[in-house]
Amino acid sequence: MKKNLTEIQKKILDYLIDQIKGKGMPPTLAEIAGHFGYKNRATVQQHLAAIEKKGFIKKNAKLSRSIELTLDEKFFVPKPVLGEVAAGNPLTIYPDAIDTIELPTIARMPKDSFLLRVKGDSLKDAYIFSGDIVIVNPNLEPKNGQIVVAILDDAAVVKRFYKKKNEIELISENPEYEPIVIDRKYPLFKIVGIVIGVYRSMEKKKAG
Amino acid sequence: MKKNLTEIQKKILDYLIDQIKGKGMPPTLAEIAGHFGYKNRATVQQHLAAIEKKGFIKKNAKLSRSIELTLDEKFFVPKPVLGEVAAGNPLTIYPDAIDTIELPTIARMPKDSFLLRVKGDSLKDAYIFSGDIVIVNPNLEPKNGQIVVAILDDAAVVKRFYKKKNEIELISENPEYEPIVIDRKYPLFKIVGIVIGVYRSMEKKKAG
DNA sequence: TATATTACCATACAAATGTATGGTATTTAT
DNA sequence: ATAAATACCATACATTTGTATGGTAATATA
Repeated sequence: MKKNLTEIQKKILDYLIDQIKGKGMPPTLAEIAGHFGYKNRATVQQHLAAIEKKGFIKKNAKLSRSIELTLDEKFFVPKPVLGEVAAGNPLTIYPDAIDTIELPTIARMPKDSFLLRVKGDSLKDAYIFSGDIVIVNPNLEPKNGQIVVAILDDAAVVKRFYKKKNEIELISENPEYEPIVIDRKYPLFKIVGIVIGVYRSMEKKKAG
Repeated sequence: MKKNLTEIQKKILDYLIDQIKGKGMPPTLAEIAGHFGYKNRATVQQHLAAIEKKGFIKKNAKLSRSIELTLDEKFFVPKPVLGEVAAGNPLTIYPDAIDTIELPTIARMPKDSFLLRVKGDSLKDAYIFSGDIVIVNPNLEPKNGQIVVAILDDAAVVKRFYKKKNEIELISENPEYEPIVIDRKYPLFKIVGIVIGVYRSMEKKKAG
């Protein structure tokens, strides 16, 4: 029964998603009104009623901030934001050359650690699969053999890390991908963080 | 400066984490009071002040539901691992916790769910490997194709579940292991719970 | 013993919050 | 042309919410 949202309703829903996923909680009517420059909450109230009627959110009467998303993907923001800088996020990821990962949209993990959702199969031999969520800590020094997230020439990769005398080698677990060798002084290379954990939810559909 | 929480404070923090991660937003003082049976909000108010003073949360004054987790290391919460479960050969579950792991707070731990460490490789084709931690929810009805933990003849197994007319079939993803077929009325068979998530820490050595 | 911490209770209050109602103007469908 | 939906405004009001203050009792700490 989901009708189409109007442009404004879409913007409000986007804002709701952004707040819920980014800030961790839904906004109040007053906060929404403030964000969009409305002079009173009744306007927001009516927009939310319209959005709810169209089936995109659900409101629990009388409770503050009681806006629930009825979207399928509760964990990840559905809109593709690849190539954009997520607000407050230390990581810029570009759409090309990402054989491995997708922009972290859950995260805003406390202090520095963040999450990436893995896309693609280049890590399958490391037992990390498309759809898995990897937990990345940017405050650790990479050791040989660890799996790191790195930015190389404006692209993000997830590879196993090996430090040599003058170079750094990034190795895919999947032999289909060639190892990448980078001079240690190459300016367009930067370690973003180290993968310290993998999490996979089985509650929704699961891959293969 | 982080002191230790008291038992009650710990329970409240757990509840906060549960609500924030599970429900998507922090509870109000009234909701917390309701959950713990307090007759007024001031009690909660004081507990939260204590928890904040000890550095585990942060409150933004005057805003509703403005409880933020500060958890650097609470990004991970210690949870007990209740036993080992063999995916291949049946193996007994230990009565007491055998270990404690740092589970990321993104991992959903619904009420009453618990953790088991997987041993053996019969689930490797389901992308679950020896050493992985599985999150088990005992309060769900198993559906066909889901991975369940079950007790069969006093031993525990992790298998994919299929309900047939008169039998239940437990299938290993790994073809080396034969499917197990059980009569629905067989008394020594019991579903323990459904695997809703998998977590793997990469901080230690990893299994090849 | 004196003092701080913990763990509750009760009451009070301003501000925040959700909701209800009524209004105007524009656009879109019938 | 008429009705319905959209997009705002204003005002009013009962609750909810966070906070402040004061009190009691048990326990831990100095």
